[in-house]
Amino acid sequence: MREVLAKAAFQLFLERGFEQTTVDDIVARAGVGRRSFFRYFPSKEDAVFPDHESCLADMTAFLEAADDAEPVDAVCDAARIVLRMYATNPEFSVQRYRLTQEVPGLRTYELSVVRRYERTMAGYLRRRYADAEDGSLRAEVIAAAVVAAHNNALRSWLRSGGEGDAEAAVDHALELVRNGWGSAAASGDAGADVDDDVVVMVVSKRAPMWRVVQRVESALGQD
Amino acid sequence: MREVLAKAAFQLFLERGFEQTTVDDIVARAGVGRRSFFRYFPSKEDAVFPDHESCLADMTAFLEAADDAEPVDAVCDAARIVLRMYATNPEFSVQRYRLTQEVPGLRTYELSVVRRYERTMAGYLRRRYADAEDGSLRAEVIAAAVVAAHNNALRSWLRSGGEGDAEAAVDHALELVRNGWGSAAASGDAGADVDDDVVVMVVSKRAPMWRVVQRVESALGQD
DNA sequence: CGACGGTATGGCACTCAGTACCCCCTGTAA
DNA sequence: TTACAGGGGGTACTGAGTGCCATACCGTCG
Repeated sequence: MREVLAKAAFQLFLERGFEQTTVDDIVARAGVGRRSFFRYFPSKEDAVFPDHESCLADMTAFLEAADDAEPVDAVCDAARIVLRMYATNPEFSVQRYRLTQEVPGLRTYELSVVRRYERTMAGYLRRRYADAEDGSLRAEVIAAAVVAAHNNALRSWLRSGGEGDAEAAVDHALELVRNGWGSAAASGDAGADVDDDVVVMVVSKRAPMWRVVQRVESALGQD
Repeated sequence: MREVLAKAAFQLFLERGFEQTTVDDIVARAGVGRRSFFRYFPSKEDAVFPDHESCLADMTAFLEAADDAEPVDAVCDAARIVLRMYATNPEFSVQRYRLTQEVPGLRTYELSVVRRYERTMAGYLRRRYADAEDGSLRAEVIAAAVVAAHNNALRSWLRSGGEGDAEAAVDHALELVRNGWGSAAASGDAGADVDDDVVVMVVSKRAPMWRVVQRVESALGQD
């Protein structure tokens, strides 16, 4: 029933536009009562994003089970969950993207949806950084950066009409974020000698940036 | 007139709550016609944020004149413009914050407002990073991080009831962002020797983190 | 002085999203 | 058959937002 309504609604939105379609039009095409529409979708906008509710639940469950992973890695993987949801139905995602772009009301609604993902990630990071200095701040900034990177890659994939490798684009974008804040355990790619006031580092050019930063941070004793 | 309406609206929102106040209530108290309200505010929500329009204009003007500053510094200063707007009327800002927190509709509206600031910053950074690799991605990620840091500091200041130094809190939050992506010219605090595959660095412990990162980045030839 | 055009405001009527309330239909148990 | 419960339908209402027109004010020109 939810599905029937969502399908009817989306068809009409594509045919006449979102604002030109009334809820009465939707229920007429779906062959159900007007009251039933609002039983399944709290608002007209919700019919455009019928799958985000369950995706958010997936992400929440994923993060709850990720208490031993490296925090930034975990939220990056969480972002990939969202990406995969989009990538599962490329045509639908692309059409919805175009629709969302040209309807201001849908753009702001999408914002609130994205915000819930971001808050979920930030909440997870806040728990993981509970003991760290500026934990809450770091959590929110990292969550925002991860979401921004994900959205940048996702949008350019959607703009291209669903061509190309969305996963690779998101991986690349997330890598840039990790270069700023990654804090995985450093491996042998970079080493540091600590003196009183001066640090001497030997770094392989092949070292991932985030590992270098990690080493520099711990060597300098900065946060 | 805008001011009269905004004041009447805000009083009523505090007295009865946002949703319990109709536009008719507002215009009745303001002593004007209902139609006039919508001439000055496109929606009821806009009456809660009467000053963001001009603040956004200020930020836009500021960034247009900042074509020679360091990009990340420029957007951080742009964020401070918003902070100062809040800090100008602490009591009003705090009351509005509490109101916004308990009304979901206002929270999503605020999101769209914040988003416009973020887009303005991202647009500026995109221009400045036009030649850089992944310029658009970097622009959006940095803008998101700056906004998140700013909001984190702003919100904790608002939660405290407007006590304490908001400017200092924001400065501290923005510093954390710069530690991730700052790219100011490196000074003599850190030096690097470049070999074929290995980099040897000598770093003062007093060096600001972002300068070290800058040196590491350029030494490793990573973007 | 009066006619005139532009601008700001008020009033009225309308559409439509969203809600409260009640009804009906259907399936199940006694 | 009645009793009951629950998903769905219908109706009427509130209130935001819009379009259209009337009105009042104000400076200018004849």
